[in-house]
Amino acid sequence: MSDTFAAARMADVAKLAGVSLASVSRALRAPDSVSPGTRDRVQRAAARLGYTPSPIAGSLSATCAPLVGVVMPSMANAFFARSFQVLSEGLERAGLRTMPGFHEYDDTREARILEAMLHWKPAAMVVTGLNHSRRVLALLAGANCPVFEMWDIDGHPVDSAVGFSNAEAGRLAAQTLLRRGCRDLVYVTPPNAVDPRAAARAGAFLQTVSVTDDARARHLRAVDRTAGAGADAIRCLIDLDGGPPDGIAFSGDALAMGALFEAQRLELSVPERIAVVGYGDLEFAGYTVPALTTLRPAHDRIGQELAAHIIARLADPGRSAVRVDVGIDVVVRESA
Amino acid sequence: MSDTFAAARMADVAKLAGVSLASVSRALRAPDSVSPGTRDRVQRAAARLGYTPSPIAGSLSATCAPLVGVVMPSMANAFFARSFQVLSEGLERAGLRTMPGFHEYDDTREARILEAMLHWKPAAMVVTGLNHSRRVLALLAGANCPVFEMWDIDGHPVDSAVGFSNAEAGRLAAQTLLRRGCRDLVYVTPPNAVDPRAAARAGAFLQTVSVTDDARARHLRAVDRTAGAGADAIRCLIDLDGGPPDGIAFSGDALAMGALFEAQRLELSVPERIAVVGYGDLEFAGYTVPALTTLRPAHDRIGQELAAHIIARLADPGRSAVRVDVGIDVVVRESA
DNA sequence: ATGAAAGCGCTAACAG
DNA sequence: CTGTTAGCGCTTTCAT
Repeated sequence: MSDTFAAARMADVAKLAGVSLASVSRALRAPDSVSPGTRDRVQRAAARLGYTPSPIAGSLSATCAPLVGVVMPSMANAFFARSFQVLSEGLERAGLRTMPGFHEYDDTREARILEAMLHWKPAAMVVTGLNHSRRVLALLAGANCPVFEMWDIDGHPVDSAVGFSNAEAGRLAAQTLLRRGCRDLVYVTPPNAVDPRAAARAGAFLQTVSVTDDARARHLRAVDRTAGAGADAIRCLIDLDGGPPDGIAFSGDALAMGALFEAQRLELSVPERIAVVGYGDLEFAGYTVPALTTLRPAHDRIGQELAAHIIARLADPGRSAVRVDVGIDVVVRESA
Repeated sequence: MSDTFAAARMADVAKLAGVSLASVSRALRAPDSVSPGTRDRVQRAAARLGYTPSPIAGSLSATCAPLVGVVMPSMANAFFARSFQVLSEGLERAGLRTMPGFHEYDDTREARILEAMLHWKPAAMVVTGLNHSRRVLALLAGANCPVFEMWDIDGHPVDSAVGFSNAEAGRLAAQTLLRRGCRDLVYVTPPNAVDPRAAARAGAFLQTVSVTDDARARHLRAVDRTAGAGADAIRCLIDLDGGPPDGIAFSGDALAMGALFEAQRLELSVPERIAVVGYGDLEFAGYTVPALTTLRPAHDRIGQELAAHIIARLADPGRSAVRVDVGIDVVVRESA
């Protein structure tokens, strides 16, 4: 159709509507600041020409661009991937595009990405977690836009935070196992550097068990967060000093799944001999044998709430910072 | 540090280097077009001021922005998520940011997203698959930039394509099953609308079996691509007219995993009674019981090759279109 | 409420 | 090879 792609510009709309450039700009971005007549004529003209303002030109003169920067560790984690999509779709409805960057838990990369993004004058920045390097904090402070930290609320946000408490997740895992009578517990995580939030869950787990009479807990570090590492973990645990534990919590469902498979191979019955709790409630969790008991943070809500709060904040910059806890559920199935 | 965030502008560099604006611009973007002396002074001045050009201002005057639009169906698929990250990281090294959009297999949304992105004057566009609506094709044609189609090479690319042959994947699945003696086969996919590429694999699978003597194949549509749907599929297959098949191929590993679990629950031995082939080689595939035999397209390479070819093309716009087949491996484990 | 005009920071002819 | 001069398309004072 009308795809000559010498797209209509504001001047075309102005001419067709018989008003000045300024009026078009106003009629489109602050309809209440022009007379109803002008507004109508401009909107008609714009519609007729299929006019869409150039985000680039707008960004050059305006204080910020219709863009939200999103800094994440990685896309390997299905939750990050999904919540990013949800966020992205939510913002799109408000005409905001999203600009992602990945740092793989490397502070230097995180800072570099952030710096590059700020040159685009984003309307808002979303970063992952509450712990950031000094450099990142400085950049965030200098950034002239609202900052949203996601996936964690245990700590002091720079501005707003949308996530859940990883400490609570650790506590819930411990309670789930303790409640069914387990007394010799292990929490399995990838190395701290690979996932700081998993480390927070481990800390709370160990702490919770430590204040329980006649129960003890150990921390085992898997090589990474894969099913393979989970299988290794089980092998390693069965010949631990003092015998195998009677309850294991994993910092991720993939790890837990690997453990379940390996337990089956070793004919270690779950949950009778060892109870297993996962984390994440990945799609397959309900279908393993035995079905995996796991924790489910409301990850879907992270993207949704973020989008909603970002949009609200941009509409009213005076709005105060928020701290949204999307919560965590314990999904009890068969493994614990 | 120097984070007053009234960032240095080109004029500052020009003054410090004692040259004109234009020379700074040239020295920075085409160092060979200025004298060594100028180049040096400019680069020194730029470094000293920590100058980074404003991508927004640059984009307004230049023909395109340092941005690559990437249109994907979704992030639910771990492959899309990963290859997007790899692509994104690869482009970042060349100073290109990535701008994603998701359409969930909806043509209208795809067109809308594409249109919105084109307003940003991307240096290149990446879209998923080779089949697009007329509207999308028109937009792509009008877009004044190279177009890369990813994840599929069976068909006629608008410009360049980086992916693999889904038909080959279907064929390989069939051959794997036929070769081990299976003769009554089923291919399980989600509904076509959910994944056109899965439909292509199914087609090739059925075709391959149909030209084999004494073998037959049927097509079963699962409700979606989850493990749950895979479990349902197995239940449905065991009381199919003419008895259960002796070989099943799934269009995704999650489906296959669900099937494996359900088979175990039903005490249907795999691969003795039914051989199972997956698709994707998701991380867990090596750890299921029995370990899943599956197909592995070189998805990692898609992002890498894309980034490399996009960068090369932008460096030399005269470069011709490419068609890169990253290939598929059959990963034989225990289930078939 | 509206218009005129001055940029936003850079690129791209065009002269020299 | 370098500098000058126009814009790129929009937002935003500042008058009116």
